[in-house]
Amino acid sequence: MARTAGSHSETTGPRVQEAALRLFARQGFAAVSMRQIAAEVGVQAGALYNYTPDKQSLLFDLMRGHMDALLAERAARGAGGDAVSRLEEFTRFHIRFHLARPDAVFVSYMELRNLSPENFAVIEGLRRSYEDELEGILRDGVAAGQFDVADTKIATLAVIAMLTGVTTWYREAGRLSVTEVETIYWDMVRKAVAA
Amino acid sequence: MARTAGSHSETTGPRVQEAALRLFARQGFAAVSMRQIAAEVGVQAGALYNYTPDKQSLLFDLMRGHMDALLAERAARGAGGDAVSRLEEFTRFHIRFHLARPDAVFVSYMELRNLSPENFAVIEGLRRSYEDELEGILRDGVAAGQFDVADTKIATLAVIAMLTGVTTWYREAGRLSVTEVETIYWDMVRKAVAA
DNA sequence: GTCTATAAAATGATAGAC
DNA sequence: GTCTATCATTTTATAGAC
Repeated sequence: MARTAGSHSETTGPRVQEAALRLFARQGFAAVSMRQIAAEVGVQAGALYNYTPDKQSLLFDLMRGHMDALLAERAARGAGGDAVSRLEEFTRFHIRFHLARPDAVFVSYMELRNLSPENFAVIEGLRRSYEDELEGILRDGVAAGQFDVADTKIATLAVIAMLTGVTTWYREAGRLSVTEVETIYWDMVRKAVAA
Repeated sequence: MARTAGSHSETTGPRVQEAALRLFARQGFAAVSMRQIAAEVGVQAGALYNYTPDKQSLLFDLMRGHMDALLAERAARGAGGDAVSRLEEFTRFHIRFHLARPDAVFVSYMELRNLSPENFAVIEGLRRSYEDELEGILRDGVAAGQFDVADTKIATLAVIAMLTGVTTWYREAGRLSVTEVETIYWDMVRKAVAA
């Protein structure tokens, strides 16, 4: 299929997103210029506006894409089993998912304040619904006498903070595999909420 | 003591730091302009350069001040007692200290990548020495058979991530006092590392 | 779809008057 | 110590040629 010279819409769009994600993660949204993103992609700055109406939308689309992927993967998993096994599955999933996309995690946690108020509300809602799943597991476990936590909401946030923290130190070239890291954190989570 | 009209060096300096801290915490270092800081203080932009050689130094001084205060408070406390009581004291201290200065915590954790390489190395060193105290407590507890963790370094980072996460949700007007929050988190930390 | 060129505004930092 | 004025860049975003 012949194509007009200089036309690369099928590849440039994703490349803009990838370049923006990588640069936002390393330098922060506000510190990255559209020219810098364009240079990374290999086009001129003006060409970026074929793929995003503005810089804010670029950030929002990255964050929404990340949250959508997170929730889609959760929805694809059965919620069967007792609270303990569901908590283990959630813990291992959270670590595996987050370690697989460190740039998206970094941007999603650090750039919330650079979202417009409307965009912030959307991302905040998605984040909340992810937390709600974990809180549901903890609540069920407390009701079943398997867990003992003073406050399920605080325990939810404490567990997520602990698990997400893994992204600040884990390196692929390090001494531990992802599965080993999952096991170490699951051991701490299990004990922290145990009855 | 008479003073030249327009001279306020005794009050302006601290006010520049306070304004910069507040604005950096809310909008991020890169998104805040020197003019914005000046407006918050009530002076013109040029006057800021009587108090800082440049914007980078303003950020570094805020972060170093925060880390120095953190380490100074730790040094002022005795390290006596067994590992369990030392861990409880560390946990309660960490929460209390961090909840008392949310802006400085936010800036210190979010703006590391906006530090020059030399400045980053300094802050990183200070942060490391804070973590080392916690790791020492965990190691002592493991040696005494009071704690059981698979990896003291990972447990250190996991505990700190969990505790620091409190700053993302705690509000002074909320239903829990700082002491109640300390107790809830101490309960989770204690169990997470228990033998 | 990409380019060049440019508009319009904002930025960090400095000079010199007071 | 603060002001006004300004420099030299850089910024986001758009217009129009190809």
